[in-house]
Amino acid sequence: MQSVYKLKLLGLKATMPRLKILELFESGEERHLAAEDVYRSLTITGVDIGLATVYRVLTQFEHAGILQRQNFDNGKAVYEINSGEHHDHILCVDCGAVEEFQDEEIERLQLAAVQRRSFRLSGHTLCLYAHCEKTDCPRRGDKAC
Amino acid sequence: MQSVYKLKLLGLKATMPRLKILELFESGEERHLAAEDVYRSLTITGVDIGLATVYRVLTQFEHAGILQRQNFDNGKAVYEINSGEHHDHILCVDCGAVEEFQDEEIERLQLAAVQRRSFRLSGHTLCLYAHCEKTDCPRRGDKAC
DNA sequence: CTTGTTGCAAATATTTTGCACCCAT
DNA sequence: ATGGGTGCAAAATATTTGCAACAAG
Repeated sequence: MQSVYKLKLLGLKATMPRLKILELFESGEERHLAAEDVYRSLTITGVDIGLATVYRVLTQFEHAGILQRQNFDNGKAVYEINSGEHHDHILCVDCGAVEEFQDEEIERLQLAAVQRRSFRLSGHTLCLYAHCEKTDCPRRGDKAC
Repeated sequence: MQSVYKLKLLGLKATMPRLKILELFESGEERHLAAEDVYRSLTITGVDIGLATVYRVLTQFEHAGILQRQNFDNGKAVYEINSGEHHDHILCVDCGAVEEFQDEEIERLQLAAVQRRSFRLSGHTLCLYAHCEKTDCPRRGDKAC
């Protein structure tokens, strides 16, 4: 479906900033983007947009269910397309690469852990920090870390 | 052991701000404190201390292994005593209460997940968001949320 | 037309840093 | 006495908000 119609179906006016931001995430080039990344990426390609608008649109998209916000330990929030399927993240502490993974068993144990304490689970954040083995990772193969 | 000696053993001068902050965490009244909480708590009890110093001391204590930093999804970092034993957190989304828990099985599955992808695990963050059933929780028993 | 949206600048919130003075060792 | 530690104020960083101009429906 074209981006224009996706927005209209959600009751959002199809404005230029919204279209460009949605297309950026749907292009799939970079799945995890912070507000600043979105702003820079669009500005570079000649799209004139305000940083405040980026923040506003990202928040709207999150509420509309198009995007999901993630808070990794680096101080800035990143957004990714909400595929509907839940997944957690593995983050390389050396190069910042993000990998996604799903683990039914972990999910099940989390639910059990909350229920055992009479809580009702509402959501969760699981981020594994690790060293990756990508060829361009600055500390690849460095067993010392 | 008295706080003064704990600090000296770590090569830290036993200054007033450091002692007061260490004692606050060791009093155990509140396990999870943000910089602002520490500042307010000490100021109220008549301890004259600068907020910048609180931030500096918390960072030093973290590096020294006395404290551990946690980033929940509320934008501010909280610190807790580093007991040596790893644990994860359950956070009530209604009243902010924090509960700690350990789950060997989840830990084991996390390690397996990263190893399966040829990463080397360095650390992780797991925070379960839930509704608690404490008598003073503002939305206790509210099944709608 | 009308209401929601945008860009800009100013405001917030959290944390860090420069610097002159102070104090634990 | 001296080098690290502190308080204050200013800077840095991330995000939000007020407001007048603007544009989608």
